[in-house]
Amino acid sequence: MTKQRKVILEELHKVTSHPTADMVYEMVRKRLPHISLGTVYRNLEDLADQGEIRKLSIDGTRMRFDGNPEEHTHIRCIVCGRVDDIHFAPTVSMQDSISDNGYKILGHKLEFYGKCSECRKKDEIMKAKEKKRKSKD
Amino acid sequence: MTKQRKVILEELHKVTSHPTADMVYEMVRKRLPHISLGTVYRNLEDLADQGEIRKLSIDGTRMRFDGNPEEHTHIRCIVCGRVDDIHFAPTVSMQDSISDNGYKILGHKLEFYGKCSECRKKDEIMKAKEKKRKSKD
DNA sequence: ATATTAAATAATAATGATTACTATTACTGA
DNA sequence: TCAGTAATAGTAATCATTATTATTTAATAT
Repeated sequence: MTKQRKVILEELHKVTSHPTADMVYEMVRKRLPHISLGTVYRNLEDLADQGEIRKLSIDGTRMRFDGNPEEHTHIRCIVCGRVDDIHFAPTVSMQDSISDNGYKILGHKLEFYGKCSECRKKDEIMKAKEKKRKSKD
Repeated sequence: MTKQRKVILEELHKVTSHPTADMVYEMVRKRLPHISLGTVYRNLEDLADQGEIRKLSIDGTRMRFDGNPEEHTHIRCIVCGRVDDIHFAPTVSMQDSISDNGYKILGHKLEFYGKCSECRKKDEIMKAKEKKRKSKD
């Protein structure tokens, strides 16, 4: 556990925003200005391998990281891309309900998507403006 | 609907392997040897926007594409990376069970992971070899 | 304390997936 | 036929990630 790794883990524990590697780099750089991006990547990888954090592949081309290694569910805004944790208790064990397909099932990833309250608010504002504009014609 | 787009869609409908853009390119190239990779990317994007196909972000850094646009569940092998469709019927509407978080929920992505039968078979073979080797000592 | 070894780092280069750009080609309607 | 539009092929640029390498740090033995 080097100084760098320690700070990376600490910073990741501070937030619930599921940052990308680059975001983690910026966060950590405030405390360790000389840390290199490669070090951030390597430590995030190692921490994920050890089960201390989680790697999430939810927005396509870039990885996101979650300081909470517990299996839990995410919700992503399709407009702004933010990712939040949600509490979701499956009524039956989902994994038990799919057995006879040859796979040995080890876990699952569940992600809901929709519009977050902020983006919905912005939609309202846009609609109001639109209405105003039209009434002027 | 250009010739290129038509062939891309047809080839994607032929398989259940959830190919990457590059794999689609190779598949399509057999029929249209002069198609460019950029055209494949653009059409996959457009087809996904129109809801004809689905973009999947399940293996981290690269996108995969699914000729079946219906909401359904995937299972991925953590060893070889293959992705299969599975039939999964949630007992209650999962989306209804998470409401009061400010999000307007539009859908979900569910992915199970585990080991596919082929990789498990390989494991067995490896174990058998290991045993044999040890008994020789 | 000092030398020795291994591991981790910073800085940089290389890779791989995706996107952007541009000249050319194919289509469409007058 | 011809002008105008849209899509394409080919290529360059970008962005995220991984690999490389010399240097630094930490740990261990002398």
